[in-house]
Amino acid sequence: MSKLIFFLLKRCNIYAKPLIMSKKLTKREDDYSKWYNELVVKADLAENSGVRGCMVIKPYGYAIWEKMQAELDKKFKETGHENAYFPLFIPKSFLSKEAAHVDGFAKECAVVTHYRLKNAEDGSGLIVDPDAKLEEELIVRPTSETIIWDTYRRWIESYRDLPLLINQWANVVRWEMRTRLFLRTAEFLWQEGHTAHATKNEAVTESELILDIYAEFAEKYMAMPVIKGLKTESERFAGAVETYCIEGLMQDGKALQAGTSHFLGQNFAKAFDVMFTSKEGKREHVWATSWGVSTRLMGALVMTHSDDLGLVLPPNLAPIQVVIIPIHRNDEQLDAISVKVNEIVKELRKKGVSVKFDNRTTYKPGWKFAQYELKGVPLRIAMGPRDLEEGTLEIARRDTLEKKSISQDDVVSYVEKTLEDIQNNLFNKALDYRDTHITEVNTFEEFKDVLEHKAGFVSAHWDGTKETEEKIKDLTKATIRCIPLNNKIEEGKCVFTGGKSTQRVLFAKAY
RNA sequence: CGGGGUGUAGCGUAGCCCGGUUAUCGCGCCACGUUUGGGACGUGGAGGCCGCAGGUUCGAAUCCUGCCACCCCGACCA
Repeated sequence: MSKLIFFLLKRCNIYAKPLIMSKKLTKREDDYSKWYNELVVKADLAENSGVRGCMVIKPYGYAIWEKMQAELDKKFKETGHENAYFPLFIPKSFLSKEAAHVDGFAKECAVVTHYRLKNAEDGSGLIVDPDAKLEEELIVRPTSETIIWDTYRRWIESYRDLPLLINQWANVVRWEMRTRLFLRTAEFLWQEGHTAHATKNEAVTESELILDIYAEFAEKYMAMPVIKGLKTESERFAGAVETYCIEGLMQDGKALQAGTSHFLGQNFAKAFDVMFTSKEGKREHVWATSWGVSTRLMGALVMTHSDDLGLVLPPNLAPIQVVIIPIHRNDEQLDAISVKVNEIVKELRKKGVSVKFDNRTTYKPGWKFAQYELKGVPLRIAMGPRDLEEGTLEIARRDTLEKKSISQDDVVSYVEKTLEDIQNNLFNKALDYRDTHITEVNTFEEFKDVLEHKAGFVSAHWDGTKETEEKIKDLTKATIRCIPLNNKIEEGKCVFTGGKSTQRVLFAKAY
């Protein structure tokens, strides 16, 4: 009987399946990956474009990126770096000058071969003009070391020209086989610093300085705890002598490389013949670093804090820190509320708080509440006729979802204090998750068990060989994320081969 | 590049196996009215080269062939 009814309902298409579909987000525990994709789109951060693997970053998402940029840019400049801009195109021959570098990037380069289109003679439309073939193909930069070092050759003559501390904000293209919004796109935005130094020490110090800047930014602004460490040889940047990194841990227990800073030794100086005359009058190759963070940080931000209701943004990066929503029955009420709200807005702005008064009458309060939760606005104020009478307002935290009625007189100090609280709370929550997800193991059984049932970082001894690293990766999909910088030296046996080891390293499955 | 899948309105979809009136439903959109302290309701309306190109047929969203695009899983990667 019920089968028959269902059949009839189905026939008539009145069975109510997707009713809620458009509103509710997939839950993290149901499908973390799907949750992430939906969230990025629904919160208006970015969307897929008509170009394979390339995204459109929408205004709200771009506003967050701009805040990241502003803060990082400030830190770079405070430490003596200047911005410049180098070409998008790199002659193919440049790329091949540093052997390891080519190996690393050759497989994922977009190549420009022609410079003109024309109408096909058979009228079938636009075609590439075969007569307009480039003498030398151009690579769309996957990173700019080569073009920059080719330039530095002309800029550097003497120790007086050093150090050369340059950063550029740019887009790069890496033809990835599988892409995901922010985490891995064929084109992405980033900054890349490229510095030249007279001594090895100075260059190493530079790499470490930048790593500290990245770590501090991640923790203070993104509220994302990171582990500073060194990459193993096989995970190292193509062409680097040493790669420093910061590694974050996402809510699903997978690690994410959030930034890298490379000590390049003299590899690029030698490949591009960049020499300087020292104080002592000797000709020497310069020492180099390069370092970068990308729009991938946006993905990290989303995956570190957000929940099943939507985005959760740390106040230090939220484009809107406070949203004010009026509740009213008619225009007179809205006018009365607006008068009070505008005073509050003014005072908050004076304190540098970014606040939005959403007085649109085309949406209802409930809809707005849900919307700003989805967008992760840290604080929401609601004010209605009742509040107006009593001199109060309702204020809600996005991180704890806690609602409170406070006096209008206290709003500025409350907002300032609470934004700070939220920033700290988000960091501490993430830190707690991270710290409880670093598991020390001493046998390979434990190793696999933790990866499978708990996830997160696995701290284990390793014999230091590429072969072991490779085998562990094949068997478990976990890679060595880093050798932490502050590691304690401790005798031990490799978790896989039993070989000698002097310190533990961090393994994890990674994005 | 290997394996799997999907293309129907802005989005999510039904119909396809078994070809046949005007292509279904929900969300969203537009208008008007009532509403507004947690995703409103009613009435009316607009919106479709059914991925593209061929073929079969009196007739194709539906069957056949080719192509294209996208998604998921692997290998690669920030």
